[in-house]
Amino acid sequence: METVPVWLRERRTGVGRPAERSRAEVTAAAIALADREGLAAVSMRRVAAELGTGPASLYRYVDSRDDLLDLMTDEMATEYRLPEPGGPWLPALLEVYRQGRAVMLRHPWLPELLLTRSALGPHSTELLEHVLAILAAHPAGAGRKLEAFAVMTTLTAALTLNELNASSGAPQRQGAYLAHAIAAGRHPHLTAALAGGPPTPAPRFEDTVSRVLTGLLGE
Amino acid sequence: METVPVWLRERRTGVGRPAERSRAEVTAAAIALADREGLAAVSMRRVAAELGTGPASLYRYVDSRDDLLDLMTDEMATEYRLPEPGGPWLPALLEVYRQGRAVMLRHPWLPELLLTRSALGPHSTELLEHVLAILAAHPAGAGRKLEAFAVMTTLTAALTLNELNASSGAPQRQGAYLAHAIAAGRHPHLTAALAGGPPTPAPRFEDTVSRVLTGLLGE
DNA sequence: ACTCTTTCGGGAACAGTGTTCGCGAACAAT
DNA sequence: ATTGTTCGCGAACACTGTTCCCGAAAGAGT
Repeated sequence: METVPVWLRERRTGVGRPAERSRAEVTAAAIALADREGLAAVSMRRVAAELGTGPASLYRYVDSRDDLLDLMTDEMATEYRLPEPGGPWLPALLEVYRQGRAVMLRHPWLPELLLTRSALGPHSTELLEHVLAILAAHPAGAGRKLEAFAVMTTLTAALTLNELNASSGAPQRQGAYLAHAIAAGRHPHLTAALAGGPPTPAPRFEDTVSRVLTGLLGE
Repeated sequence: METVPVWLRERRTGVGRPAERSRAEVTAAAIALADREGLAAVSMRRVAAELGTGPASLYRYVDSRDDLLDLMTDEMATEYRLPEPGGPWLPALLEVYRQGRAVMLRHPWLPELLLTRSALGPHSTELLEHVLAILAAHPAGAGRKLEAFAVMTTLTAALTLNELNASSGAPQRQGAYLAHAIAAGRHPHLTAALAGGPPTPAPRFEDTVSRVLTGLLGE
C-alpha cells in the first residue's frame, strides 16, 4: 500500500550508475505521444519505443503507468501564462479558465485525465495558489474557495471535452439515437428543444464559466 | 466506421437458432460484477464466466466491451424514482441530482463511466426528458438547458467520485503532497486556506449543486 | 589500481486483456 | 429432409502492465 505520491518519491543521486534519461524526459515523450496519437496510444511499450529503449527501463523513472499519467497531467499546469494577481477577481479567474480551455484544446487527452483522477502535483499546486491569490480579498471561507477551484477545473474539463467530442465524429453517435427517440414521439420536451435543427445556439464557454463562477462565489 | 449506437443495433428474432441469453442478462451480469469487484474486474472473460459461458459468446449480444459499458451506464438511469414534474424548478432539479448521487454511491463504478463517455441511451434520454419537463416554464433557451443537463451530470459524477475517493485510501495521496508544499513555505495563500487542519467545513453536495444550478440557469 | 556497493538498462517472461475466426450444433421455414 | 440462419464457443492473435534477473557502468573507499 504505497500512499506516497509520485512527486515525493525522488531518487537519491550521486551513487551508482547515473541514469541515461530523466523523469522529465519520459514525461515529455509520453506527452508527445499522447498529442500525436491519443491517450490510448500511451502504453509503456510505445513510450519506451519513443525513447529508443525497452519497456522495463521506464520503471526506473516511474513506478507505474498511473504515475506517468499523473506526471503528464501536472506538467500541463506549466503551460499557463498568468498575469500577476490583482484587480477584480471575476475577470482574473475568467482568464485562468480561458487558458485552461486553451491548454486542453492543445492536448485533447487532458480533460479525461483531469476528470477521472484527482492528483495535485507541484505545478497544479502553483495554479491553486494563484487562484487563491486572486481570491485573497474575497470574503468567502477557505472551504468555498477550495471547492470553487475543484468545481471549476471539472467544469472546464467537461465543457472542453464536450467541445472536442462535438468537433470529431462523436455527434453522429450521440445524435443518431436522439433522432430515433424524437421520431418515436414519446419525448415532447426533447422534441421541442431540438426543433430548430442543432441544439440551438450553444452558450459560449466564457459565458457559462462566468455564470457558474458567480454562482459559486456570489456576485 | 460504425456510427450506429448500441441501442439501435437490435438483432432480428424468429430466424435461426434462438439465443440462450439476452442483452439485458449480459448487462445485468456485468453490473453485478462491477458492483462486487469494481470496474476493472469487468472484462469480457469475467463477465462470460459470470454467465457460465466462454468469452466469445458475449459478442453475440454486444459488439465490443465499450458497447457493454454503454449499456451498463444507461441501465443506471432506471434507478431514478422521480416525482411528476411541477412546482419550482430548483428544488425539483436538486432532487434529480440528489438521486443521481445516491445511484453513484450504490454503484461506485458509475462516475468514471459517466465522465469518460457521453453515450445517451434510452433510459438516459428519459431522464433528459424529465429534466426538460421540469424546466418547461423556464425562460432560458434550449441550448442552455441542454448544456445545463450535460454539465450537471458531469459535475455530479465528479463530486461523487471525489467523495468515494475520500472515503477510501485516496486522501493520503492527495493530502501528502499538499502538506509537503505547505511545509516548503512558498505558498502563503494555500497555507492560510489550510490553516485550520482539514479544508475547513467542506460544502455540502446539495449546497454546491444548487449554487452551480442557479449560476447556469439564472435566478 | 583495485574492490565494493549501488544503481541502471533492458531481454525475457507472466498473467492478463479485447477481439476474430471458424466450425459444429440447433432451431424455423420450406 | 433439406435449407437458411443464427448461436455457442474453443483456439488463437496481438496486445497490455509489470516483475525478474543479470550484466554493465559508475562513484566511493582503500
